[in-house]
Amino acid sequence: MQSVTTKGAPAGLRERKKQATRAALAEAAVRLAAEHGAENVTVETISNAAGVSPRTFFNYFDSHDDAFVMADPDVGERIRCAIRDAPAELPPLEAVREAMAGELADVERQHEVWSLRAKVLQKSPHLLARGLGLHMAEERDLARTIADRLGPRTGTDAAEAGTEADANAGAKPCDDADIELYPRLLAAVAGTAVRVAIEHWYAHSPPMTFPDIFRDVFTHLSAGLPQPPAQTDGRPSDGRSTES
Amino acid sequence: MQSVTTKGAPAGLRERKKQATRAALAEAAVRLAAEHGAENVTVETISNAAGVSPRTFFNYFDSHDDAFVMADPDVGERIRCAIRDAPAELPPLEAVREAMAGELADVERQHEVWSLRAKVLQKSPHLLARGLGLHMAEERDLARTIADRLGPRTGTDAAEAGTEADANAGAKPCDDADIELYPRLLAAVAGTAVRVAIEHWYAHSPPMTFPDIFRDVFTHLSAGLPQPPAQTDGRPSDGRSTES
DNA sequence: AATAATTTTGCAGACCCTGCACATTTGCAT
DNA sequence: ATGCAAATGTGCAGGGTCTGCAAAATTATT
Repeated sequence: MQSVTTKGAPAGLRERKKQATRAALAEAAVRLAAEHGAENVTVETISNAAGVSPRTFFNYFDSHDDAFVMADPDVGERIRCAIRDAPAELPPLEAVREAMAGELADVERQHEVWSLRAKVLQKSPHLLARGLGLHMAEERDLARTIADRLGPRTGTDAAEAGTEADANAGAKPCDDADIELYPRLLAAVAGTAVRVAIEHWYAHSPPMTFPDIFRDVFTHLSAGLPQPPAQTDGRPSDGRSTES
Repeated sequence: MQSVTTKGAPAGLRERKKQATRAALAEAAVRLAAEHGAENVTVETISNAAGVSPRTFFNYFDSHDDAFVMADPDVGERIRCAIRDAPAELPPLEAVREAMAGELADVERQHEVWSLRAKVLQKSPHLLARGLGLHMAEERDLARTIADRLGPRTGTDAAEAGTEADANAGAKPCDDADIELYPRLLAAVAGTAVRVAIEHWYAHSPPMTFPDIFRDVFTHLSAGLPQPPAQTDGRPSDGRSTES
């Protein structure tokens, strides 16, 4: 019922059914969890609601929890692509901010589903951890993209053959270690900022809009996290503390 | 705060045995995982190595994974306490930085165990997510502490002299929503910065020391994450790399 | 239409995790 | 020192998660 987005590629009928099954499982999981609690929704229930076998569930998700935090697996790739396409003069933090803003616009569009998802995650920090974990997997690639953007690294850069997407533990896990501190920090902090913005948005959804919060968060970052200007009050209180 | 014998409380013999069992389980889990991989170490194996029953394992850890990421449950409380005790004139970011630095000093002391733990987590991102999740539970309390420090919250200010370590889910989850954006962001970003610093430390352990990396990370933050000054050498000039 | 490739499914099995009852240990008062 | 109350350790039963394996069903190709 919900055509997420019109994928330009027609793709075989088979591919479309796979995506449909995946979406059905994910949506069933979120809706059931929003009502009965994530811990009380078994794989069998989700699969039944989605009209597939319980065994099929594990063909799409590696674990029970992944069904609730699943996000578009291509979102990370799109963000990295946007960062690469950004004009080279743009400061790193702004480039990352704009790239993420482009994706978050889609979140506003699917407001209802994400609202349910947020409610589920708030009630189960356990799942939130899972989501963070998936997010962190992207963080490395994002850091590498930022590093490449800042300047070609000396020596070890095997980013010629782009078809290499295997994340297995090979003989040398050292390439990731070569990423410098700043790209890593920028990627991690930007991701964290987005998370905080989303959480704050759902906490103050009626009065505030997401773009405003998103802008505030990155304003704080680029300002170096100084004392806040007291957004509601007009004056910048310098710390009038009544704390005993 | 560097006295290892901070546990002045004699505590009953019973309490000590509990801590011993907990430590034995955690250490056995880490050492076994470092050798055979975390996924191939069953609860039975861990319990057997620790000399207790498999059933007892779940009296100490809520899940199989928790045994690998277990941290001192009081570390968060100590950090918050340090933030409260910090001089009121100190900028928020510096107060948080100093509070965390005090705890991280202990990590350096238990270098060997943490090294094993880091190795295990690197090979199993699945577990890293778990650790992040536990960290995030603390993030909320940290945000509240920062908010209280910045200015007295209107009305609901509970747990001021809370020496009781209650980390249970209370009846009302609405208070957390009242925390303003800046404290949340500061808590989240600071935690992320520490994580990045630790990861970077283990990636470049021989040439760089943790205090240096720790300082670099927070220098980046307080500078607003500008373009890095190309610090290829070990020493980052100083904190005055901000653009004039 | 026949064949090949892919997906779905059922089944067996190991493991995770929990509630319950009982044995053991610890702390304390008598 | 002895007995009692509280806390902890242990075994068992049972449901839930997750993984191979092989057969059935569906889709794509010849």
